[in-house]
Amino acid sequence: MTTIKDVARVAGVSVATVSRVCNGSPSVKEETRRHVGEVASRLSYAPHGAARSLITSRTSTIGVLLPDLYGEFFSEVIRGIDQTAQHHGYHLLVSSSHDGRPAIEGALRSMRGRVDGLIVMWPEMDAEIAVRNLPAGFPVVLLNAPATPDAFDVIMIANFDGARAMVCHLLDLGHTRIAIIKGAAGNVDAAERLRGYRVALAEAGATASPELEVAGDFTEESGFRATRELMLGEARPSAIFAANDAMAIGSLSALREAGLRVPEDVALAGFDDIPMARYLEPALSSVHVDISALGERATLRLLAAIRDKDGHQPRAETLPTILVLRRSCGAAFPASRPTATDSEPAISTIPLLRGAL
Amino acid sequence: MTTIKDVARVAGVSVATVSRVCNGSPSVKEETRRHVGEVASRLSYAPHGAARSLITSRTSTIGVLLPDLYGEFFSEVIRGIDQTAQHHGYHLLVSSSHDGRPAIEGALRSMRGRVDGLIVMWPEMDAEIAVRNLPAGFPVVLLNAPATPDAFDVIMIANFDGARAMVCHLLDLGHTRIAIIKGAAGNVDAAERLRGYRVALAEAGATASPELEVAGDFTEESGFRATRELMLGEARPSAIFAANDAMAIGSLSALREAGLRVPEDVALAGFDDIPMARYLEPALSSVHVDISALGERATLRLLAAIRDKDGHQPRAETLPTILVLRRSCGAAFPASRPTATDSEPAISTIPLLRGAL
DNA sequence: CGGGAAAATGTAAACGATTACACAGAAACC
DNA sequence: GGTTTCTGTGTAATCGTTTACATTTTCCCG
Repeated sequence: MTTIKDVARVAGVSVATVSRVCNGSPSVKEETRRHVGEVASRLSYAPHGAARSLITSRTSTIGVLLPDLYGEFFSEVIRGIDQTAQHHGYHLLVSSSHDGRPAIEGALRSMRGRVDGLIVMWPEMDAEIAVRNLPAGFPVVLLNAPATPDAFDVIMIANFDGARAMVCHLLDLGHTRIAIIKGAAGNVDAAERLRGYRVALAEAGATASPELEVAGDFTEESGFRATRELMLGEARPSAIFAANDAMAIGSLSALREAGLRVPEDVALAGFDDIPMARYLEPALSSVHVDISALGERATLRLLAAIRDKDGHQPRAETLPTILVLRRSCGAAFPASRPTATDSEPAISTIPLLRGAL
Repeated sequence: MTTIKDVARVAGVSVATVSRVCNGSPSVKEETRRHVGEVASRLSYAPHGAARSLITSRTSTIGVLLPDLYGEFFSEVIRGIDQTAQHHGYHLLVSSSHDGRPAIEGALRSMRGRVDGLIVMWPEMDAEIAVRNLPAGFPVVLLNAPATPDAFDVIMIANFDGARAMVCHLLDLGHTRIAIIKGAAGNVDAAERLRGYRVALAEAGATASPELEVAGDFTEESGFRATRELMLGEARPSAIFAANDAMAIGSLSALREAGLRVPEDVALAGFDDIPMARYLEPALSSVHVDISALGERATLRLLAAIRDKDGHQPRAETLPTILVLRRSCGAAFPASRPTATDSEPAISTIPLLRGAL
């Protein structure tokens, strides 16, 4: 492995000059620059990242801490982060699948000296504590984290608004018995979506009854089980709102198995609007979240914090959601069929989209 | 940011002792160990990664170079890699979306000194050249790369076998005019799948006719366009084999738009068996690839190479595929309906699965 | 109590880069 | 021609660790 010394020796100059050439310092004679450059590429020299960042104390890398990498949600977040980071000359150091605080803290400390900043996604309620004892002033952006009294930058999804809008829509369609399949316990997104559901009901004068709120954990299978449970209950709901699409998919299977038609017998709606939603039969109504935009926003915010380490003011941003109505909720419009041209719904300020998406 | 010196000063010992405590060296008095450990955690000290890897020349990080992060395929690969790496105490440094050789080479050199080894996925035919001028002996595993005369470790998918098996199956069903929607030009996977298609036809005594081989680029939209083109031609195919599932989805839309029923009027099959395939209407027959296993294998291979830097013998591995028959290809079996219990098809040596998956 | 072995700790040289500062030679000025 | 000013280049300190080696402390035994 060739080092800067090798290049210096072969080129017959000092290491300082080689360094200057590599970093495009203006105070190098054109002739020297050419010569050194030649030698460097002949020896296929590449500066040693660790050595460089040790002295410059910049790594051009941002760390990403995720609960998991499974499913379309996380991969989309990563994509959004990566694209933005890439574009600004940053790498991504990814770390996922940690269970519990000690694991998170371990991951956090192992990133010391390897990253310039962190994007942490940890929707568990107690995650923020782990982040607290990071060195003060270390750039961090939280994703979907519990409300943090402006100590950190936070990017959130409009979980509450989205859920409320969807339930309102179901109410408008005339449903009175609307069930919810809840998300994982202790998860912020889940809690907010539940709150949206309850408020929507309350606003309509309906009272939330406990037997209409069944537990789930964001997995397809939990949606399946929850729906079975609901259907065994005495007062069947006429509509089901699943706290995410994966559970809605499970729910759909359970409904089919029970011989119930969607939306004629039971209306169904999800949350997230993963790409698969449009391809289900019937196409799934959902609350669209521009997930990769979530990653992008977080990255931009983090880069800003890295650049302006002192003057940076933490703030909370909320990413709006869009109600996407398809057949499964029973809204009155012709059966939608996916076409190859509508690759992805456009993000806009329009809060409601119907049909072909 | 506290350094090892701070800890040493506060604890009243030398930096060497602190270092020994941190790395669990046996030659430290129990009392000292406790005391230093206490101070360290009180000051919330974490070793500086760059400094450490500069001297130890190990980074506990593996670099991953991908063409893109979009779609279920890549996110699954990453997941497979991450889980395995995580499990062995390694981090992931991800870099994607580079166009052309200069960009790849830039990405490669920028990883010098940051990673212990590389997993490179670059199905373009000329990618291997870029990897060639890495420092000799640097651990690299190639994913889906063009055949490399055992200079590198390579993990491949059984593209040829899978495609041939699928086309054979279509032939068995009685189809004589089978079209293929080809993958991106210059892509190894695409080339191999095409070869499998041609060989299957040849073996059946059928001659491949050029108008049945239409261009595509692995995107949903290209599948849509390609199918339109096919249906406008004079001799319509009775079956379409798309070189990946995304294109099959596009194809399905085009067929619907043309008022053709699948599989009654036209049989359809894809490749990859992405999760969405089972949820299409009709469920899509496909060639299943255990994508995350691909990542896992690559990682294990890389870790082996890292451990045994000198003795390591490069080798090529091929990951088998499984034929998954669902409704879209018209095989005779009852209409499948996804249930919540078959979350993912089990990998087995059984080369053919029918039905409910 | 002295001395040698063993155990525990300290000292200092790496690792590979960047960069403030010193310094040499050339050009510019009076 | 001698000082001054530039322009390039070299010297050496520095970043935060690890670790070979030197040194000190502890312990045991005669």
